[in-house]
Amino acid sequence: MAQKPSIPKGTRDFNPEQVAKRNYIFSTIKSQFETFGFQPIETPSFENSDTLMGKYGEEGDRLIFKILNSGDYLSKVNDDLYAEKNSNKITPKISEKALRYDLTVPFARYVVQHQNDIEFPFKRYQMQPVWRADRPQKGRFREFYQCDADVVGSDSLWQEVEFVQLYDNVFTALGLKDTTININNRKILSGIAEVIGASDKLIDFTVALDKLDKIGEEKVKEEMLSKAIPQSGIDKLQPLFSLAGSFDGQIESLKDILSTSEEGKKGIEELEFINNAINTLGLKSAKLQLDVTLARGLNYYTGAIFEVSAPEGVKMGSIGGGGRYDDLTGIFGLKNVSGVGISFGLDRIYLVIEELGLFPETITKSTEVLFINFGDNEALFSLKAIKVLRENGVNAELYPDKITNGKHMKKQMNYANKRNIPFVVLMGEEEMNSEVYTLKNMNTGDQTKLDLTALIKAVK
RNA sequence: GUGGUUGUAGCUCAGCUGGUUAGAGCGUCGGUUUGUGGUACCGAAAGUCGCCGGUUCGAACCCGGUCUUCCACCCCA
Repeated sequence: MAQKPSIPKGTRDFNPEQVAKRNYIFSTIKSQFETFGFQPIETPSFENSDTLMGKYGEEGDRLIFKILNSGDYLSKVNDDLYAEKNSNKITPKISEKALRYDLTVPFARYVVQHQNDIEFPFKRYQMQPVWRADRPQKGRFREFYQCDADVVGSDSLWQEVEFVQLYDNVFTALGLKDTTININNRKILSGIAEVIGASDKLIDFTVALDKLDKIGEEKVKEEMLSKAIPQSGIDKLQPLFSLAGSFDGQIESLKDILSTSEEGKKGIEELEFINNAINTLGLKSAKLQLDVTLARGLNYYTGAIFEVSAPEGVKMGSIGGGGRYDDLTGIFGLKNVSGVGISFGLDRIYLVIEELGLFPETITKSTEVLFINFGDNEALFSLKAIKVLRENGVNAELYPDKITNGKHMKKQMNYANKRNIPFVVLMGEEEMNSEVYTLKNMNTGDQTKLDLTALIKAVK
């Protein structure tokens, strides 16, 4: 055999069974999106580099796949720049396009570009692959699908409430019980930073706080100290570390801590609004939990922050996330348009459902009836019956190669067996002459001779 | 981007401190069975030991590089 072919790091092939399972997740999410009134759009796989660069922070820029210009791109780089060997400076000269890194920024671009044709508030959903030059791990790929739903052009908190319900509906429909929807608010994080005198170090502060679950209270304090957050401020955080329990209980503690911060108080108000509404409306199977350490996507979120973690016992990063961004389109020149949205990580959801064994068995439906091919005369006769079966909505097929010298019957039966085809029809010379079909049930091994009408009935 | 880990037949994996022709199970193909699959028995095919280079009389095994896998950071879905 020649050199075995391979695919790039972090990419995957999907076999028929995997595609069926993925489609099951896609269609479940899609139908929930549509139930909530979202409309689909699609955007190109790649965008102009300046649309994407700088939107995800320094870290994000590093992870964007850049596409080389066509033609003799190096000849257009001037000698001084080339001699400098600085990748960051040369990259913009030789690459003017890049693969989409998420669906939110291209959506913002779409909204700005088509603002005159869009009826606001605009509720769109989008399910497309995105690419990141990340180092792969479990549940972490370089090509993966995001399923996003966003609303732009409304700053109503009812949207946040609806998104919590949407999360709940999707995960309930997928059979993932007891997921936890963690919620926080950027204004609360800003408020806390303000109270402890670290407003200018908001990012360092939240990044450290976010690690509380992982590295513990002491390490978090150490990290904050090392980022030049004053000890006096860290001391004020003490009540925060002991925040636990109910949503309402945490809110009460936060009211104490944030009593001097206008922004913080606004954040508390928003959280209370959402929580009260959800309490009244109820959730099917998910749980809404306040998590003050939740600090994701700080580059553009301004209000609510969502993250859905995998069910207890499954080792997996978040399977969904989202939040409110007051001015996402501002970077493309359209001011004062508020947006809020959530995202589902299809590939991770797949892994979780697989690990928990929650895929329904019925989703990999394929051929229901296989006709054994005895020879050309019989094949033609069989195809007439197959045509009628198909018209009646039965998935039927003829084994393409005929039996020669009486051999290969076994091969055809085996084929049906391996593909889990439940019925086989034997249509040989004998049957053809008497116009009956021998139907074999592959599970029981029973055989019956039937006419076409009875055959259709039997396999339906 | 940092540190570690992994790669042997289609698949899952053995292979001792370097020593003849690299093994097993499953799968595949053929036969027992020329109109009957799953079970059983018999037999066969299938490997550049990820790739490139080095050390050695001799390398799947040791060394370097590279790609890939998984993991911890970073970050994230």
